[in-house]
Amino acid sequence: MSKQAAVLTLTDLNTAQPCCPPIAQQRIPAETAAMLAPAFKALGDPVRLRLMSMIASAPDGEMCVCDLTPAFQLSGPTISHHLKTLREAGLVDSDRRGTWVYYRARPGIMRQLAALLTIDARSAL
Amino acid sequence: MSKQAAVLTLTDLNTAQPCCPPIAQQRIPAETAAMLAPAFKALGDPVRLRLMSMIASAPDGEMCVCDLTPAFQLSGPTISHHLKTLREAGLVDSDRRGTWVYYRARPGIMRQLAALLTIDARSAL
DNA sequence: GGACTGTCTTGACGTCCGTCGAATCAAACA
DNA sequence: TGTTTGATTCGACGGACGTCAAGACAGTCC
Repeated sequence: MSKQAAVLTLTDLNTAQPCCPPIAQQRIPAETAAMLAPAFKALGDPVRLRLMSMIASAPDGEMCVCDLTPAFQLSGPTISHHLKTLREAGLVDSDRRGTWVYYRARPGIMRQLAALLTIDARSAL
Repeated sequence: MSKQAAVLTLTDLNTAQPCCPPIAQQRIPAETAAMLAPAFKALGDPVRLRLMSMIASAPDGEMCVCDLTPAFQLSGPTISHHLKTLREAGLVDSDRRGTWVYYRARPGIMRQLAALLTIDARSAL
């Protein structure tokens, strides 16, 4: 299926402007849902959520795999697999420098997701 | 259920105050990650994301399953299954009134998740 | 070049997930 | 009471996911 108007991927969304109105404000179209769901899915695993938090909260904005791995009781390949998932979901970027590989967050994407979940103040609790 | 330091579930989080600082501000503890990941996981399916959006954006705050189902090319049981997943993730509440079952969003939870993904303005793009 | 260290890929295994049809439950109505 | 309509549960199937051990690859240092 060659699709012109090609399917947008999350990687295209690392911008400052929100791509879409909050889901509580207007029904999300099927195509948009298909584009955004993988990002939430990637965050839907405790290990990846912690990885994402460690990377995003790193003082200098990036973290070495060698510092990430020891924080979990999991094998190296497993951590690497989770990082790949986060990368393919567009949530992080990786960057090899010498022996080590560094990961950094893509704040634009996180902002997109946060904006999507935003709710008006008027809807009480 | 008597909750000593019991494992918190998302259902306990439908409050106005954020439960935790943004993940980009401070490392999320393993227990917190385990508590929050299921909510992201539930949003990690295109069908459920659309269901959530339809429910959350409904003018009167709730939607009948009978109006939800025809919007998808999926069987009734499948939609019911997805709604159950959203319910168990603490994202929606259901409520039977006569013949029909209505679902409504739990805005407190959505706010928690949005707050979690918030990023400082200073982190450029 | 050769050995070593750190990371990723591959292949495999068991489990979980999305989907459906059939059966069941709940409420309304004849 | 029996029937009808709406929603959920059950059982099953194929595919995707999380994990690991083993191997491959990239850089560094001797």
